[in-house]
Amino acid sequence: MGKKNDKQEFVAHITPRSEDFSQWYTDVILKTDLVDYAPVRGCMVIKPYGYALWERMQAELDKRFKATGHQNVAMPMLIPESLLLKEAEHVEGFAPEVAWVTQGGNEVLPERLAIRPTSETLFCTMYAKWVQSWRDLPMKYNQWCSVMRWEKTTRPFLRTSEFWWQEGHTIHATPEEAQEETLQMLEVYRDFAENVLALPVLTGRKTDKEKFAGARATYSMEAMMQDGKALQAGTTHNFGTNFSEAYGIQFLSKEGKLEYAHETSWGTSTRLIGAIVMTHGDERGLKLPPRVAPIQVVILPIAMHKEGVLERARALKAELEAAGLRVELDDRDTYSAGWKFNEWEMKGVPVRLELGPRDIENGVAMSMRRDTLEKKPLELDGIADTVKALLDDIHTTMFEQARAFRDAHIYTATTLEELEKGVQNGFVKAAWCGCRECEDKVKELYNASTRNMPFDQSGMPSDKCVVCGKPAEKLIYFAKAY
RNA sequence: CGAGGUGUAGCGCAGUUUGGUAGCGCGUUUGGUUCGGGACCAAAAGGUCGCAGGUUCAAAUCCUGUCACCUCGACCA
Repeated sequence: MGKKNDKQEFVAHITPRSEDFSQWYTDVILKTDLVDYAPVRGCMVIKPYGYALWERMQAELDKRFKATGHQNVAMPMLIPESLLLKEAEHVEGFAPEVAWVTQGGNEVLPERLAIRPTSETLFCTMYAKWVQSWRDLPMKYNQWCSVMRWEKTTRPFLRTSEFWWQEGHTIHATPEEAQEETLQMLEVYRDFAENVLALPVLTGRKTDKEKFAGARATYSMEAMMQDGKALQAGTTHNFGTNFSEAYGIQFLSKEGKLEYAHETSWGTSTRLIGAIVMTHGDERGLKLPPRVAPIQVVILPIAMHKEGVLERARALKAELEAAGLRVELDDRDTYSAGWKFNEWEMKGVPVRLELGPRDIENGVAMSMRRDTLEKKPLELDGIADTVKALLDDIHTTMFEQARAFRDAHIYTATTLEELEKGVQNGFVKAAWCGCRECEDKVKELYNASTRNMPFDQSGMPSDKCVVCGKPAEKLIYFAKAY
């Protein structure tokens, strides 16, 4: 009693989202134990709760990669400088952010080694060795690893010097097949983002200015954070024969002709964890999508010193686990029920089940869903199925809520003034002439960039470019981006 | 990397202007009472004041450098 201020203090440790979005984000990821800062410039330590989330994401993605015919491999972390230099555009793009190893033991190395910022150069070198004939194609490999980019400004998950990701690299006999692969993997990413992470994304093609260094075409999925800024959540690239020409990946075709292979690559990273936080989180903290939440259901025994409560709670846990759910039984007696409620809400567990003597007597458990905070008693009889359905509903509700937010923050602009206003709060959908100068101008004036050009180009708001007024070529999204 | 701000116990902060024995709340530990929305009582532990130099009889406080975080730019998944 008389501790009202203390009660508020715990929640107040998270800066209100409405007050300072950046600080809210930092508070949430630190206080929910997803991550900590490392004693290395710009690097993060992913803690058990955060890593469990990443493992769930990996499992879901990996399953989809395998289902589309890809195999995992492991490449070295170091790239000899001479190898990195072979594709000019690629080097130019990555050179400013490469970290170098110059010494081994006590000896200075004759050739310095780059710590991989991405592994196109290694994959291409190996593909050149492995591919001889059209019968060897396609080769569709992926690796899970970390890469290092010496970034100027870093933020946990969104941009760190070292980050964990997957990079798929494939080579194909024909341009059609490479293009099909590029679009297929973008679709795999979209499906994963929307149906697993509950993140609505806009897919489309990047402009030449924004495409990957060395790519002929880059496609992306773009998500909107709750401050209206865009987060590039995944990219796929079609390199054509750019890299195979530089690295000599040639094969004998069916017709006996020596041809260059067509290459693609695609990647998603731990940045997606940041996207989950910034898309779904609220004033209480995290809100984790049920399909990747490390803990889907937390059981809180109430008055657990009373006879039979803990036993019944354990049986409930076993029953739910047997049904394939990820369950935590919080039987810590050091904290009050109310304290635990708040902690698990902050950590974003989708469903809480309270089980006390009264519930047991009535044959129910009191449920609370994190997305809407709605409480409802659930019959213990057949509860596993009920909870599964509830988790599915939470997923759908979270996705719909995020999509409604996004759609409400997409503005159509036909003038620069409208564009300026729009990118303060969200994305701007506009007609664009296709020239680099107009992109640069928007960047310079409003610090916003082009995100991508949707595949469905219908519904152009104007036949004139929003920037220069010349005839419009493309429907495109502009936004400030992370 | 440029401009501005912050850094004192695990967390949140006071103390810095005007140099003079390191403080508060929460948390933690131990014992007890509690337990359906952030419990209570009692006792205890915990800090080379981000780090490195310097000035001084004396530095959390003044000076220089450096690191990290936040905001705004330039660069990027």
